[in-house]
Amino acid sequence: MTPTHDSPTLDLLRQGRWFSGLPENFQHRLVHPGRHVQLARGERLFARGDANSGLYAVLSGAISVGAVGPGGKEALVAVAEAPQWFGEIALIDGGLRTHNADAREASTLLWLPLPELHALLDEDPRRWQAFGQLAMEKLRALFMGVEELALLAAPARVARRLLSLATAHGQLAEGHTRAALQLNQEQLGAMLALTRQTVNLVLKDFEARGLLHCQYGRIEVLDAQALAREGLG
Amino acid sequence: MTPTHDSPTLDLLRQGRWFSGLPENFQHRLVHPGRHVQLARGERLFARGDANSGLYAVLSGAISVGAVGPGGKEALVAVAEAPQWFGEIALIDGGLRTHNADAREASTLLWLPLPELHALLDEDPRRWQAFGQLAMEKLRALFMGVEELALLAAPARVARRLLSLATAHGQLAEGHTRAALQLNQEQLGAMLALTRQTVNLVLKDFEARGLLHCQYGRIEVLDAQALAREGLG
DNA sequence: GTGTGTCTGCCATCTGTCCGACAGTCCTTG
DNA sequence: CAAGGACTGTCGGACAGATGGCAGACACAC
Repeated sequence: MTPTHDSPTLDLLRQGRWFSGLPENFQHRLVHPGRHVQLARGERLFARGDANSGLYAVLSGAISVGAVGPGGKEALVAVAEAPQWFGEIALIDGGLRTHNADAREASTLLWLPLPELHALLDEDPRRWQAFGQLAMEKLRALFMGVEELALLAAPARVARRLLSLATAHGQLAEGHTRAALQLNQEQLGAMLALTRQTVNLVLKDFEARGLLHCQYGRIEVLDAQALAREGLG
Repeated sequence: MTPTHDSPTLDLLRQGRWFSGLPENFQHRLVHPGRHVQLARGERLFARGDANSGLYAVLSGAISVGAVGPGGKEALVAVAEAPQWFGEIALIDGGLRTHNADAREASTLLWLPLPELHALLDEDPRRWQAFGQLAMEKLRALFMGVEELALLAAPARVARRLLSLATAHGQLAEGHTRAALQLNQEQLGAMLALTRQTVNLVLKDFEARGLLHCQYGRIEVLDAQALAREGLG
């Protein structure tokens, strides 16, 4: 078994912190039985309340994870991109899907159906811990998000979230960051409980001060350090 | 092994949904090596960033779980009362404490130190799933909390949170609810990212309409159904 | 008792964010 | 390359909720 380039999928997924920390043999056992799923732009993978269908990893494209609350306002929990995994919550507790998962653009996913997962887990139940750790990454990120939402003013919230997105909530393996974030102001607002207008105001201010560069549906972080300073107050 | 009244601690903990769903033998193995910890009012059990010390269950009293953000504002994540467990996040991912845990009043805890937990887990690694499920209860509750925070106005937030607290976020076994919530308006505000004044305003309105009854440091839910209706919009 | 700290109830004022609207720019698709 | 859709930039009015302040009620220790 050659350690590198045994498969482009493995190489891609190893850029993620969680996956790269798994035993090599487990990595293979996850990827091998996985099936590729193609989604068109706007297509829905699953909805809140759906039965658990298994675990997914994003191989290309972007999946937005969110829900609409009463009143039609939309809350966007996360945008999952290249090496991120999702869907483990329902796996662990056997419950229903917590959120809607929609393809923001044409996307390819690696899908591990439930039977395959349970086979893996029955074979070595210590693997439950690994899935627990995946969920804990989300839980910790969510705790930070709640706190930001509760205690910080709009500019600090925007600054922190942008940095968070650039590092995929610390879920990328060391060294990997995204320079340009593929999202529009409306979606950023939906993550932060702000309106598009407010986001725009903050973004323009940051841009005027050279912290970032706004493009059409795209935000480029120029000065991460200064942005981090904005996120303090 | 007599099924009931083998110990008052077991009986108490079985009122919690998570614990009551565990295999009987696992229940005993959790409670037996547990040590009792006494905390005085205001005493701190652990702080954010502390190393993992193990898992706790509240036997009496109340532990407030929260953190202070930049600017000195305080965010209260939860108040853990009688049969609730906490501290599993650090157990699962081996990381540091996410929050401060302080005794709101004189409290007794059941403490499972890390070595005992790992012994249990090594013995039967399928038990990892159980701890994962405990964490998923929190994760799901947190998702709901974020959404409420993001999409709902103050009165609806207050209504929902009160109901949530009355059922301990669904973490109590079926049938158990708390009629009277032991918290003041400031703390309720800290959970909802509202000021005490706003909470007071909402509470007075609800009280005038007979939905609840405010007392000193105590809120009694009178009409849970009507409160649920308030939480919709 | 009395005293002290905590909690509630309520007020006037101020401000950050929402809301609706519209023009301008940029992408995409036919 | 034209047309239609999506996204950005910006405005002024409206309002929910924050701020700060204070008097009174309650609880507990002495």
